[in-house]
Amino acid sequence: MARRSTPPHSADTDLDARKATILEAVVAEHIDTAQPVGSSAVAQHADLGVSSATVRNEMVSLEREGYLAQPHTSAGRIPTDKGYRYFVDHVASGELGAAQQYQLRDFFSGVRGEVEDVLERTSALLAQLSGYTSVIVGTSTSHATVLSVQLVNLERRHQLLVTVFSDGTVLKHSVLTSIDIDYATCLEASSQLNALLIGTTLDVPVQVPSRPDAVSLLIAEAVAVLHAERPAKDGEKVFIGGASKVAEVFDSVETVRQVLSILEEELLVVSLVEDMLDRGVSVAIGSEHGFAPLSSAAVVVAPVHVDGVTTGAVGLIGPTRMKYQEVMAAANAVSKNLAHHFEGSAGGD
Amino acid sequence: MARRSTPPHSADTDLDARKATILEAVVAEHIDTAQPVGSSAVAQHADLGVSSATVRNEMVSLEREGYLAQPHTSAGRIPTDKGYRYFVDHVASGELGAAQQYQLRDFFSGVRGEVEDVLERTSALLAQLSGYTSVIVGTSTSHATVLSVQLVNLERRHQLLVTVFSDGTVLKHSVLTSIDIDYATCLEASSQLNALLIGTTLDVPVQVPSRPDAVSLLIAEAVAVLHAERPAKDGEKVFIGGASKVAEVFDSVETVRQVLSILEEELLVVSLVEDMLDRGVSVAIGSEHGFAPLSSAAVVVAPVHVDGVTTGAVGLIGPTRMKYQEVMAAANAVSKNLAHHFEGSAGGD
DNA sequence: TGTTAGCACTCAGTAGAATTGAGTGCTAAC
DNA sequence: GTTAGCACTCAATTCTACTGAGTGCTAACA
Repeated sequence: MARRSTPPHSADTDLDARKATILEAVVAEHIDTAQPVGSSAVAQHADLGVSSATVRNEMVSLEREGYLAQPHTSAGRIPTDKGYRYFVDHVASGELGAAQQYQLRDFFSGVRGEVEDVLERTSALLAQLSGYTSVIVGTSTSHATVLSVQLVNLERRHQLLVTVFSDGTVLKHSVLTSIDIDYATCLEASSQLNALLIGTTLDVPVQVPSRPDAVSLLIAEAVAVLHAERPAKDGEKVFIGGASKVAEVFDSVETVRQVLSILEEELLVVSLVEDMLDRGVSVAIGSEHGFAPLSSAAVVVAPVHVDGVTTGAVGLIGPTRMKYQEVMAAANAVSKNLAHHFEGSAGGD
Repeated sequence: MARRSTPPHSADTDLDARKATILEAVVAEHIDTAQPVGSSAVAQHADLGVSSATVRNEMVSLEREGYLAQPHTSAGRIPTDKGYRYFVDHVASGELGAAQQYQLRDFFSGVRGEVEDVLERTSALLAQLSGYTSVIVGTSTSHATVLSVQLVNLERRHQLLVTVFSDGTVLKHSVLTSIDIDYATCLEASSQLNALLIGTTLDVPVQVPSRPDAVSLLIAEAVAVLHAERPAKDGEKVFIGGASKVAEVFDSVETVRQVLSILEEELLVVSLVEDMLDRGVSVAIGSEHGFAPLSSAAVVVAPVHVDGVTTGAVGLIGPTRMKYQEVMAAANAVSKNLAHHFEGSAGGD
């Protein structure tokens, strides 16, 4: 379905030069005006020295091949998802505007703070830069190792397990016990947990001594709670920026509702983005991703590679007639800057 | 501006019985139908044995007094913000429906996990129960005391400061140093920090020994980072549920955009809710809260008291013609359940 | 004095007809 | 293969007329 790079002639999908020019003109114009595009507009705008009649003939052919559609007989043409796909695959991805480049550099030169915080603010920035709702996903930390574990005595039967990972993630879990735990027990359990867990990853099971004393009980409980985390995709933090843009860029209220309700479900967003990453797709148009409620939307993602490893992705969501060139440029630029930021400073996400 | 309870006669705002009935009928009907309400509808619906002509006369008077308004001459009346205010102040707050009560009980009987997690899910539940977008705010932890501090060596010049508070909050901060720190130094600093900070609150300054050795430098840096947190309202976590409802309950796309953009700004939400809590107001209609972009919205809040202290609030946002009775009932019920949950189990938020 | 029946009036909303015009497809000539 | 020309289509716009919900006012009534 998805064709990536730009081989000049790949039999199936390719169009002759003139058709391609016409198609591109229609897509560009429609992205710009949101209106159906007529043959004469194309004839004037794109400078192929050809009359509107000729353009019309080509358009009929493009429609037959599924790149264009007509809302009704006496209207111009609008691109189909396939038309957008061609456009995305065959049009240079474009550069970021100077003002935006400056803004980006400015932001990243001054940014400080915790990973979550940086991602949150980056997400807002990306939304502002691109004009669309942005999504930043930090992928699973399942391969980060435990750097430190600590049990803190909150109440007699309520301990807090604080785990620090090598990538800087901190997890907290409540450990509830059926017996009272005193300070000394807590301390001892803490130190044994450290010995037990430091250097391990969460996906490797750990042998817990099953003696019936308080310390062992506490340890067993703590390990159980910590490892229970696994099945639910955790560590995959999602940061959404510019959610209000949804109401700006989609015209139907119903679509706005649907997109918002997708964005509400972190799990859906994560799987959408990760699925695209897995398939090596950077743009999903209309129904190309399997999410029916998003069938009138397009998603652009750019992976974030830190030290050669994909640690997350930035994405943008908009209508299928979104400004692909700018959007892809923005996503790529932000992902590169993010990667650089995390390579430059300490551990990535 | 805002009048709270229901004193039967408070001179200024009160209406005679018939006018009150008519006003209530108009408000109730308009909330139900979203249409202007005519005199005959009121005459039939509300059972004051009086003709539509009489109702009309009263309506003229109610309009003069600012409770009702007419979209145009030949239309019925719709309530003004003042009209809604009267309605809210003088109509019993209503009970939660049986099905919803069951759902609530079911949820809270089975709920487990970290505070943040519980609040997140509660927020989603409240949105679902009420049909409107919900907001849960956990107020500042400035009076929680430090239970434990720990420095973890992430990289040579990058330490992670993990602080656990008596209310179960865990904060993490990066501490970047200009000199390399080894494990022993980190450990020593950790233990001194514990001695220094345990039992203190963040709003009390701490005397840091200013010797030039690595340990002291690290300690000074850590304390500085931790206390720097203060000015920015932190610890006030905001959980938003059912954001997509915004697109359902407001009819103008522009309003949807504005409400969403308010919700994007956690700080705004927090100050809005806290302002209402401070003023002891549970419902803010139209422009009663100072937020211009929300002038066509109403906000309902209910404080969450744990062990006699206000630890947060639950809120709902909808159009001024929202279902106040149900919404207030839902907010109150959820706030009580939350309070009970945190009193029952361990430390609140 | 408060209530009400009656009536003229207002005006958004709807429906239908006429018009416009952007844009098409087709054909015939170049 | 290209294009000028033309008949045709059809959404969108404009106009008119009509409808009817609802009002305000007045005059009569209890």
